Amino acid sequence: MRKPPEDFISAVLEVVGSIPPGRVMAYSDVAAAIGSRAARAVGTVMSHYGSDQPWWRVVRASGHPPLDHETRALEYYRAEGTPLKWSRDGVYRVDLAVARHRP
DNA sequence: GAGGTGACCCAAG
DNA sequence: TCTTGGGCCACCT
Repeated sequence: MRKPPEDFISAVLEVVGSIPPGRVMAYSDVAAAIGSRAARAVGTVMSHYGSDQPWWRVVRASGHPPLDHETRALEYYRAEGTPLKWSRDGVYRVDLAVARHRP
């Protein structure tokens, strides 16, 4: 049998590219999709190789977007019609209850 | 081969 | 609802 994932990095990019527009997945979900629990490794790898993938479709389990990129991700969410939940302080969060993509 | 780092997760106060 | 502490896994030096 051929090895399922070519590389951890390729597997992550594969899952991220599999997320349809208007939907999002948590780092933990991406790690679980490739048979691993390394949610942190997903974020670390994405920070270096996610530049070629829709990284904004990957958020934390709390619904917060990646740090230092929440403003950039907001533009994509509004363009794709991703459901968001706004707080009183102007802080927004992705509505995982609706936007969470399940494999 | 071993240690440190990180776009994280979960539980408790 | 928000904050703090500890733990897990993969990559880099």
